Parts: sequence; structure tokens; C-alpha cells
Amino acid sequence: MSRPTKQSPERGNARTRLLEAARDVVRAKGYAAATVDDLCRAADVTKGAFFHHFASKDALGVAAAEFWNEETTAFFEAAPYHQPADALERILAYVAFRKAIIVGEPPEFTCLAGTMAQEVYASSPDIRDACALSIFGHTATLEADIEAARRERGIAGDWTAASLARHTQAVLQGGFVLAKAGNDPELARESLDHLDRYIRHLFHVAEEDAQ
Amino acid sequence: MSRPTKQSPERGNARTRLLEAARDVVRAKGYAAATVDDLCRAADVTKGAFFHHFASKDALGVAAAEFWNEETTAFFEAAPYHQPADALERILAYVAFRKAIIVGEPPEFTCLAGTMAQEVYASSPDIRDACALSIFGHTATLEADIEAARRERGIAGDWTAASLARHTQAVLQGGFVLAKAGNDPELARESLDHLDRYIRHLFHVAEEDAQ
DNA sequence: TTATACATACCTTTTAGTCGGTATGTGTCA
DNA sequence: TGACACATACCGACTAAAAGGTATGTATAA
Repeated sequence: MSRPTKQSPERGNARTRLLEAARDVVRAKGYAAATVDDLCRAADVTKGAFFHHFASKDALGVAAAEFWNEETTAFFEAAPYHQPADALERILAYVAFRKAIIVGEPPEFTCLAGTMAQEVYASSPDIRDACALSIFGHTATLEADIEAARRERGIAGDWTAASLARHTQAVLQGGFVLAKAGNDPELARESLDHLDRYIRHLFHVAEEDAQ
Repeated sequence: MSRPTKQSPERGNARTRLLEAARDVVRAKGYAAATVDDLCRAADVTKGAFFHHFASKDALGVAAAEFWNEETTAFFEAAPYHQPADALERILAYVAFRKAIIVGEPPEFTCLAGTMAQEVYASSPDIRDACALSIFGHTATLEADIEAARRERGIAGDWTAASLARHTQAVLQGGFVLAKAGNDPELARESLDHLDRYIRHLFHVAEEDAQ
């Protein structure tokens, strides 16, 4: 593999490979159990490269949460669920899309930010806060569609768009916890079916049978 | 503090204190970040006592998950939400009870099993499985009430009692993740409001305003 | 010739786990 | 009833390995 040049500093450089390794290894074994040597091995770089790019392991943890945020933001922005002109349809398409991408082993589809935030709550507040930014930043993108759908359809009710957006995240995160505990992706998918049914109820639309 | 005798081996012994310490410390900083010395300090016992009672740190992890399971099982069995004669009322009382006990800092009300299962998914399958037993064992207790409520009220729908029981757990676990990430208990409580509304919808009963 | 991006050997602290020892309760037999 | 053997519960210094982090050297690009 060729040395990265200054013209293309992003392409396959050690920093990016380490962030990708963190993303994958941490989702499987947790942040604290993922040692610096583990991460270097997974990224196929040396310790020198690690501490050249990151001042400490915790600094990598923060950067990994930020990297995860950028990566997922770009991924969901490019996703097809934005296409429907109707806001509620976009919301339901979002839920369907989240369900559709739950494939493979739990570490492949679960959320790095949720895993790390829960684990490092008291031991690394910096990492926790970076994870919170990722989670709650993502809910904000959904909130706009929910608010639009409410207006379009004149929906009342004692709930807010922000709260439903956060609930959607909670169902996802909780589904991931169950999927990891039971080592079964279906546990995450079935909660999204319940969420779909709940949202249709809030907006007074009929359920669809096949999902 | 007096030495425990063979007549009262359970009272305040080192083993129990270590399990309680694990319950509290792990929920705050995660399993891997909780060192044996941390746990001994929190339990006010020595390392000798630790390794007298547990063959390894992982063995303590498994025992802590089992201890958590026993403790929460007893707690929820004794809880008042079982009182209503009507099954649906018991379910809604359960959700209200789960909401009511979300007080204090996140490590005080979040779930040890959920935290550990997510973290040790690949690093300690033994612990993960012990956590799964606790989580899915608890859903089973709720499932009976859901099934009873369905029969009593003749509710159809393409969902099962088992799946709704698991969804309830997912909403709880997800709420805990958000509460830890945002360091705000209200994030867990608000998802339970959505869950309450969803369950009332499934059983065709009106919402109550104040919760 | 200077800055960047590594590589490698090394250092220091922390970590899980060990080991010999002590205190105390318990069963047994004279 | 007391002496003895034995088991359980615990103590705390020690150890080996693993951990995060450092120091120094080198190749390449600008």
C-alpha cells in the first residue's frame, strides 16, 4: 500500500483507518476493552502512527464519535427515504429504512454512539458528550419532518415533534441493546414494527400488513 | 463490623457487598473500566476477599448479572402494579411504575444487564448471556399480563404478546441510553409516555392527560 | 531543509491474579 | 467440657503481564 500524499491526505491514511477500526472494534467489545494495540492491529498501523494522530486513547474515542457522526450524517442524507413529497411518508420511509439496514451481526448494524455513551458515562465525559452530539443531532433531522407532517395533517395531541424524534432514537437504541443481548437482529427489527404502528396511530393512518 | 457466622452467612458479607459494588460502579463507568481494586474499594473489602469469593473478574461479572436478576425479580414481584384485577390496568400500571422509579442520576436507575450486555457483547459472552437471561426473563413476566389483556378484551392485530413485552423492554433500555448520553432522566421518562400511548392505542382505550 | 507521517524499541504504571498467613467458627472424640 | 482438627472467611504484600504512552529514528513530499 502506497504512502499517502499531501494531495490526498484522506485516502487510506492511518488516521482514517484507526477511526474505522475503532468504529468496528468498539461496537464488538466495548471502548475500554478495545486496547490501543487491538486498534492498531485492526487498522494495520503501528503505535507510532496512533499517537502521531491522537494525543491519547480518549482523544481517539472523541474523534471516533465525531467520525461516526459525520459518516452517519452523510449516509442518512444520501438515503432514499427523503424522496416522498409527503412528510409523513418520509417519516415512515425512515423507519422502514432503519429496519432494512439491520442486517448481519449486531456489531455491524448497532450504534457506536449509543454503545460508547452508555459505557463511558462516568469514566470519560468527553466521549459521552461527543456521542450525545451524534445521537441528538440525528434526532434533529427527523424532527423537521415530524413537525411538517403534523402541520400538513393538522394533528393535535399532547406530544411534541422533538419528543417523538427522541422516542424513535430510543426505540432504535433499545432494539440494539436487545439484539446484542440476545444475539439476534430480529429483536431490533420487531421494535421498529411497533414504532411504525405507533406513528401511524399518531397520524391516524391505516396500518400496512407486509413490512 | 462483626464477622459473618455460619448461621447468618448472607448478612453483610464480602460477597454481597462486592456484588452491590459491581451493580453501582459498573452502571457508572462500565464493566471493563471498573477495576478489581475499584470494586474492592467500593465494597470496602480486600483483594483477598474478592478472589476468595470469585475465581476471576469475569466470574464476578456473571455473578453480578445473576444477582441483578434476583434483586430486580424480587423488587418487581413485590411492586404494587400487580394489584389491579384488570390485566390491561396492570400493564399500564407497570409502565407508570417504571416511569415513577426513574429518579436520581442515570447510574442509579439504569439497567445493569443492558449496560453490560451491550458492552461485553464480544469480549465476555458468558456475562452477555447472563445479562440476556435477566432481560428476557423479565419480559416473560409482563408477557402473561399482555396475553391476558388481549383475551379479556378480544384484541386482534398482527403483533404478539411476547413481541410487545420485548418492545417494552427495548423502550426502557433505549430510554436509558438516551438518559445517560444526555445526562437527563427526563429522556427516559418521555419515551415511557409514548409507550403508554401506544399500548392504549393497541387496546383501544382513551389516553389519560396527566401522568 | 523543513514538516509530515509514520516505524520501532522502550519505559512506567496499572491490572488481574497469587500466595502465605491469620482469625474465627464448627464438628468430634476423649 | 475441653482439646484438637479442620474449614471458612478474610488479609495484604507480591508478581507477571498488559496497558497506555514516549523517545528517537527514517522516509517522503513540499
